[in-house]
This record gives sequence, C-alpha cells and structure tokens, in this order.
Amino acid sequence: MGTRFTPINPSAAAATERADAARNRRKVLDAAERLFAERGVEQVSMDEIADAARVGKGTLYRRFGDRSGLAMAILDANDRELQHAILRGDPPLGPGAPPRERLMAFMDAMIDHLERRGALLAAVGSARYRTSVYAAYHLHVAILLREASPDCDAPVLADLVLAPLAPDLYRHLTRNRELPPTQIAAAVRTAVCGILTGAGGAGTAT
Amino acid sequence: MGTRFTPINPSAAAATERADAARNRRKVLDAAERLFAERGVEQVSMDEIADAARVGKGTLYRRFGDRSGLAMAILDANDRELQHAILRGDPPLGPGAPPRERLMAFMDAMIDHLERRGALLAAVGSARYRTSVYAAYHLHVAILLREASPDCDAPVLADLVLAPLAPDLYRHLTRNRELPPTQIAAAVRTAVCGILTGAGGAGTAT
DNA sequence: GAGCAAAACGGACTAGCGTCCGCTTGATGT
DNA sequence: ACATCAAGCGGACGCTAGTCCGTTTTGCTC
Repeated sequence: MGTRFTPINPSAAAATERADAARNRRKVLDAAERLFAERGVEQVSMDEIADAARVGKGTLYRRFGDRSGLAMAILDANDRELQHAILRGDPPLGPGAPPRERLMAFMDAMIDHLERRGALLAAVGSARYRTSVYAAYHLHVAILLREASPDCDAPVLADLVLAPLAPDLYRHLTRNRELPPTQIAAAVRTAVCGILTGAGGAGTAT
Repeated sequence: MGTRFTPINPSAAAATERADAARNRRKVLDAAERLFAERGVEQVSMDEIADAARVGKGTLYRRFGDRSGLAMAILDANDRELQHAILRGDPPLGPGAPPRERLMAFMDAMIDHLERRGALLAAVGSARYRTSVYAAYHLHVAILLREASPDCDAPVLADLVLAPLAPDLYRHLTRNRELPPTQIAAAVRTAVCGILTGAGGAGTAT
C-alpha cells in the first residue's frame, strides 16, 4: 500500500493541497458516488471510477490508497455529522443524558447509519478496525461504559458492544434473514442493556 | 462462482467420489495446509497451491469454489470435532449442564478455536454467515438462549452473541490491541452473562 | 477387455487490483 | 515574467483470482 509518507488522511488532505489535487479529489469522489448509486458498490471497478472521473488510475490510488480508502472518504461526511451529533448535539445522543440512554441512542444511530450506508460500510471491510472513525466510536462507548459501571473492562467491552454493528453481520441479518431494522435494533438494545447491567464486577460466576 | 450444480459441500464430496477426484482433493488440501503453515495464509496464492499440489487451477477451483471454500474445507475437521463435543461431549460444553454454563463453555471453546485457527477463519471472510457451520453454531446458541429466557428474541440475539467471535474482530483485539486471550474471554463472559440476565422480557427500558 | 458417457482435468484466458516511473503542472521565490 | 522543483499525474505493467472449454480419466456395461 502507501509506500510513501502516510498519504490517506480521512477527507481533505493536509492544509495546503495543490489546486489540481483538490480538483481531482472532487472529481473522483463525485464519479465514485454516482457510479455506486447507479449500479451498486460491488458492481463498479476502480478502473471505471478512474475513467468516469477523467483521471488516471495512479491518481485515484495515490489519493485514496485502495478501494477501502475510497469508501471511507465517501463516508467521511456522514461520519463527521454523526460525530458532531455525539459530541455537541442534543441528548440523548449528545451530552447531557445518563450514560445508559446515551449508549442506546448511539446504537440506534449506528443502525440507522448501517441502514443508509451499509453497502459502503461493507466495502471498507476489515480495515474498519484501524480507522480513526472506529477509534472514535470505540472511545465514546468505552467512556459511557466506564461511567455506567466503573469496574468493568471498558476498552474490551466497547469492542464487543460494537461487534454487532459490523457491516457484514448487518448485511446478513437484513438480506439473508430478512429482518426489519426495528427488530434488529430491539435485540441490540436488549443485549446492550444486559451488558450494562451485568458489567458491574470484573469476572463472571460460572 | 459455481455456475454448475452446487459442488462445494463441506468436506468429503457426495457418497460416490471418483478416485482421481479424491486423490486430487487430498493433494490440494495437503499442499494448502503445508504452504499456509509455512508462510501464512495471506502470503500464499491459489496458483502456488495448485502448483504445489501438482494439479491444474481448474481442478482446485472446481473442487473448492474459491479461496474461502478452500479455507472452510481445511477447517472442516476442526469444526466437526467441535460440533461433536457440543452435541455428544461432556458437560459443560456438551449436554447436561444448565444453559448458562453451556453457553459460557461454548464461548470459551470458540475463542480457543479462534486462537488456533484465526488465520484460516479470517480467510473465510464474510462467506462465514452463509456457512452450514455458522448455522449450526447459531442454532446451538439460539436454543440455549431460549432455554435460559423463553421470551427473548433468541434467533436475533444468537447472531449478536456470535458477533464478538468474528475473526476480524478477534484479530484486531489480539494483534492491534495486543490483548491476551484470557482477557478477551473474560470480557466475552461478562457480556454474555449480562445478555442472559437482561434478556428476560422482549423490549427495553429506553 | 473394449466401448461409452459422465465426470474430472488442466492450463490458456479474462478482468480487476494495485504499483511504478517518466512526464506535467502548480506554487514559490526573484 | 521566468526559473526551479517538489508535488502530482497517468497509463503501462505485473500479479492474482476466478472462468472456460477441449482433452483425459474413470467406472460401468457387455
């Protein structure tokens, strides 16, 4: 992948981005978003995106690293919005509500996100876990867990709480099992609610 | 993929497998397992496996469908063993123990499985969810959940309980976060314990 | 053990991902 | 305005996954 200096920062490049670079970045993002919308994320090749954007393949890859990076870049706007709502928005998603309610609101918001952007999120694949976006969600959940039950192993539990939101699994639940989002959301709430209640101490009975 | 009649059944083919087919299946599995062990699953191409097995690429693909199918076939022995332990083995993993304990034992067993076969399990990727092996685990968990709390949405909760066992996530926890399996297992037990306790009714408090 | 149809084989072929490197363009200093 | 040169461009290239189809092998029947 990026053998040169770490190039792929989330959305806009470093403060000083050359004019042609900015222009091409937009062209690629627009073309990709259009093609993805038209034919589905899986059905579009990187070559086609480069052609549609009137840009060389090298340019596309220099800017976005790989397919996964391109998907992330397109999702960036949504992610920023969501993070803003979490950090500065109204309760219960934003600050102010008790941790349990904030966590529930967060899970609902994530399911909504999956519902709208599932295809792109799936395209990110397992690079997901190395994303700064994932790190942010993880931190948020870990803090809420710690607040709700100070003695639990919040960092690891946070990953486990985020696990049901894996795009692959969501795809499976909606497509293969044909479940409505509401039912999934209800089950997720049940599960998270249980974890919050049970996470008081460290170990487990057995 | 398999445009012809569904070819890729788990391990041994249908009752009557032609002699050359059986011979080649073994050759491929042996070669693949050896190369994977030597250099890591990611570092071996399908061509190399075919060459090492002294078999044409077509043969390899006819038999295993794709990379994912090959990984599943190699894992098949382990899966059978695990399923046997679940269905007929000693408690608490096998029948006889109360559902809560069986579920804990199951999660421990799965983490052990991930620890030993993580690389291959990761290679299966998101085809995982369409596997008969996944279906079996899902059914097992769903039955235990139903037994433990009859009013919960067991089928969906079962998927959520299995979510933390996704190979990608486990890889992330062990490699990126460098957590020891024992700590992961402890957190998983905490989480599952909580879900079992909290899954009494249907909906949630909010 | 010869003939035959079905099953399996194998490698040439296609298509997509990601890299490399010689050429172009834009920003900066004079 | 011009020179300079790092940053950026783009498409040819290499590599891998997966497909296709003419040829070979196998098991069966007689």
